[in-house]
Amino acid sequence: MNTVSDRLNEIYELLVKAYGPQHWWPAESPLEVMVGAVLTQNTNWQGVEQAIANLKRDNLLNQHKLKALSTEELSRLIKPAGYFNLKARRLKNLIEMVTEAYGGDLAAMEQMETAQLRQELLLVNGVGPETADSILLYAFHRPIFVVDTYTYRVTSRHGLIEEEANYQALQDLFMEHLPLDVDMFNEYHALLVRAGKLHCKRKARCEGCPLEPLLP
DNA sequence: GACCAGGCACATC
DNA sequence: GATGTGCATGGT
Repeated sequence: MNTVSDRLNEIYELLVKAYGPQHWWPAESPLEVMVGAVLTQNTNWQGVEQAIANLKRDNLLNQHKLKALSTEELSRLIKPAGYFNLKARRLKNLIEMVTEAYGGDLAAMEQMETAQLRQELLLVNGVGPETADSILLYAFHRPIFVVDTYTYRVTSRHGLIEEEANYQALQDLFMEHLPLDVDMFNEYHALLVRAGKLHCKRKARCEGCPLEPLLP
């Protein structure tokens, strides 16, 4: 057990054994994934659930309804997710792209090549690499590894990356040393979030983490 | 009451 | 290019 691939696989196996399947993304449609991806930026998922519940309750969780909705009204509905003024604008920007470029047709979006779709998502103001990649993996089922703060904490504490590694370097670590498998990437990212939430807080030590035996 | 949360854009140096 | 800051609610 010493190649990077071996270590990444070992981490994955330990997390699966400890936590089992995570059933991500918790959403009923690609659009719901997109909305959730924006809403969850630097925010606890519980607030996002509330915000999405509000949209569903008013039957607004589709691209045409959201496009017609005013930014003010949208921000009122997503309030529990925090940063509501900012996120209302970001959601409008994303919906704008979906309706402008694809006439609101998500099936048409699904036809796009992954690299091109990623570029297009990144051009939306408010969609950065993690949000774009979450959409690619969880809404469009592309074999893209999603990097987040927990990915960074776990891999750096385990000596797999430099302290100053950027998003691309982290993504490459996983995508160059693991098979490009949608289902595995789905679980792996979700498991890292789970382990991170429980054991890898900014100041917390690693006691009780299933990965503790692997620490350098 | 402090700390934290499944980022991102923008200002300033 | 690097570093700092605003955005905000809600749970622990």
